[in-house]
Amino acid sequence: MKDEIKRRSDCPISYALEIFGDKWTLLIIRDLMFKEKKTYSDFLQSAEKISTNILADRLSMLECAGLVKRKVDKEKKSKYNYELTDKGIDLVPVLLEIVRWSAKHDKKTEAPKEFVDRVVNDSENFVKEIVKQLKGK
Amino acid sequence: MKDEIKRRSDCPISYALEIFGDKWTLLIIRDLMFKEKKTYSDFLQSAEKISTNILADRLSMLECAGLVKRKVDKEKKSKYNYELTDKGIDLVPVLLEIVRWSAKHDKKTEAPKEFVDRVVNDSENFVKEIVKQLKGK
DNA sequence: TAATTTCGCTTGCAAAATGCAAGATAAATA
DNA sequence: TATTTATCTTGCATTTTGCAAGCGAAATTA
Repeated sequence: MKDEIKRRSDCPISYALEIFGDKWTLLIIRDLMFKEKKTYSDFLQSAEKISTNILADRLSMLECAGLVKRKVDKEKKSKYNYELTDKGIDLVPVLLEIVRWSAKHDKKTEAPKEFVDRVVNDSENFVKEIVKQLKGK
Repeated sequence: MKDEIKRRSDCPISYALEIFGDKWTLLIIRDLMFKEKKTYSDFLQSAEKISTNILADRLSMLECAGLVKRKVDKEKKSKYNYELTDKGIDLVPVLLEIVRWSAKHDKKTEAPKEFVDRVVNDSENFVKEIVKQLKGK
């Protein structure tokens, strides 16, 4: 799975979409960023029910694109832990703005109120806090 | 084309992906937001070369989802102008953060330097300016 | 030590989405 | 009246997705 990501243009929006322009990739990033999930089976258990082949495909693509790193677990050699790289962590502001937008426009959103409040009223510090927590690993 | 958008969960990230989680939708939003494009043929001409059936599909989906409105042109009745609704305009911060991320991580980015500078150093005012300009139509 | 379970995938196949080229329709222009 | 402009639609081949089953290595249980 070493398919080069094809480039349709050098537009920054297009570049981003070539990496995470699909229905699943940002959910994996979300799980790594906010839900403290880190293994293949963690991701499988999320509410949206990604299928195993898509998950494997996206994880290897994300590694290829440099947003995620796969590491062998220290205690169990048969276990892998995925974590965000700095490039992946740099998506924190993007994800937070998406949460802000959806929380505003989706009546049924389950975005936690205190999370949304911080995004709306204290976004700069909130970003820093999350980044700090992610880097301290 | 009145297909209900299916909901996999009530997660805000997932909600957003159900609307713009694909390779094309945000390019149309980009064209409306930053490039002053507004017609079907404008969108067709963008560098990424969307095909006609996909464009028609996404435009009607975006109308359905309430991000875009289609209006008959005042001078030419055979012409339609698409414009962002308030819900669409609320994506400005999301797109700007994506630009910031891609400009940082894509060596070949063509993101204009002065645009990126403002996103990085004066993002709050920059958002307001763009929003104001989009609403003044 | 043998059997079972966990973990991280891969494979096969049907269904859906995409990409490409051609065509259709209605209004505007020459 | 003939041509061009503008916005799509259709048909079809290719690609991607979704679902279920299977597989191999390591870890756990009996």
